[in-house]
Parts: sequence; C-alpha cells; structure tokens
Amino acid sequence: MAGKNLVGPEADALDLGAVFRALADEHRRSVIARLAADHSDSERGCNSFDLPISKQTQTHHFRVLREAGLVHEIDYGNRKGIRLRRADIERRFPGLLALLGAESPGGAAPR
Amino acid sequence: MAGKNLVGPEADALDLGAVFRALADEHRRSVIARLAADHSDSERGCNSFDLPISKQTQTHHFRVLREAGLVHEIDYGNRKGIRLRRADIERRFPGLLALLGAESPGGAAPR
DNA sequence: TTTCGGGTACGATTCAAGTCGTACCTGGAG
DNA sequence: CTCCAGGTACGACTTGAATCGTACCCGAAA
Repeated sequence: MAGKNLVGPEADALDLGAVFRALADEHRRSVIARLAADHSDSERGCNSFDLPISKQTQTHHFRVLREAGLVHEIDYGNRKGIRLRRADIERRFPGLLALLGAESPGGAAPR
Repeated sequence: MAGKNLVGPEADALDLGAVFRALADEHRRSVIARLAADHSDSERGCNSFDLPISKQTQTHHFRVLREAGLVHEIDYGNRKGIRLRRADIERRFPGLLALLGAESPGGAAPR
C-alpha cells in the first residue's frame, strides 16, 4: 500500500536538453502545465488528465517526464500517481514552470 | 548589399511547442545560448559558430530557429547573418533566455 | 478465488527530424 | 571574365519518437 517511489535523475543532474525534449510534446507539456498551475503540489492520479491517447502511450509519456526529472512517479501496483518536482525544477531552471502558463487556461497567463 | 530580411512568425504568434522543439537540439541550443550571452545583440555571421556539422545541416538548423521565431536571418546572397529576437522572446517567454546560461560557459550560470 | 480496472512489457508501425551528397546559385576578389 | 567561398535546393538515408495491439501483471473488491 505504501507505493514504490520510482526515481528519476538527481536535481543537480537535470539536463536542459532532456527537459526541452520532454516539454516539446504537446501532451506532456499539458500535463506539466496543469501540475504547475496547481500550486498545492499534491499527488495526482495518472489517469486524471484525460489524455486523448491509449494507456500504453500514456505510460510512455509519464516515463519520459520522470526520466527528464520533471515528476516523481509513485507506483501502487494497480494505479499510479505523479507529483511535480517543483523545487528541483525551480532551483535548476528558475522561471521555467511559469512559462508553461502562457498557453494553458487556468495558468497564470501574463497580459 | 542591403540584405534581404528573412521573416519568421510575428511576436504574438510565437509557439511554445515550436520553441521547445527548436531548443531541444544541442546545436541549436548552443547557438541561441551564445547569442543570448552576448548582450549587445549585434548581428552575427552564420559561420561564426564552429558547428561540427556540414553546411547543409547548418542551413537546416538556422531555418528551424527562424521558423520558431527565435532569430532573424539576413541574406546577403553569398553570406548570411542572424540576430537574436531578444525583445520578442522576452515579451512572450520572460526568463527563457536566462535558462540557457545554466549550461553554457560564459553565460550567467547560477551557483 | 474470481473479476475488473489501471498499468506495464514487448513488438510493430508510422512519421518526423538530423544528417549528408550532389548540384546549383550568389556576390566579391583577382 | 573566371574563380572561390558561403549558402541553398533536392533527395536519400538513418535514427529516434509517438502510437497502438497483444499479452501479461497487480491490488482491491465482490
């Protein structure tokens, strides 16, 4: 019941190329944007994003996000949760998450 | 001698996905990082970056950067120059250029 | 235990992107 | 004029990424 924490790279090892590659995809960017918009940073179910793609493809995208160091994945066996690594991201790439609000409704779009 | 200015998208039409896709490539990111590090924003020759790739491939990369709206290209016929669209980028995606300094020497790497 | 929903593993497919070879264009130098 | 260096156009190749089908795993609930 505890849930195994699937680990990604250390905060210091975050690679800007991998991050940009991860955020280049529309689906992954939408996930991170919604996580960034929720300032409570609570854990969220992986199937709560209503992505218009099959579950196999979702598995692939969440893996990419984890390997890029953007999210933590918590495996409960029959379901999974993710949590935004906001502190790590802000430390290495300050301001990056704020950029995602520029195209997502509900985010802090500057005007 | 005047040089035709090859135009990219308008400042308001900059797409975050296209920008991330453009910056996902190491060569293109290195070009933008060096342009961003030079705060004088002067025009720069396209062959002044010593990219370890053929000139045909360089043509491809500079085109991607222009179509993403990150640089202006100035065509002189037998040579070409590029200029960073710093103001436009800062207006749409404030702080983005600063992130590139996190991995390039000469930039403002935080420590 | 069986059932069921969420998730993964592996493979196949499709498509986009990075790369370069060949040929050609352009403007300046000699 | 010719030559030359920088740049482009077009095509081909190769790799990687996104997607899904099939089969299987896991934990909770009936």
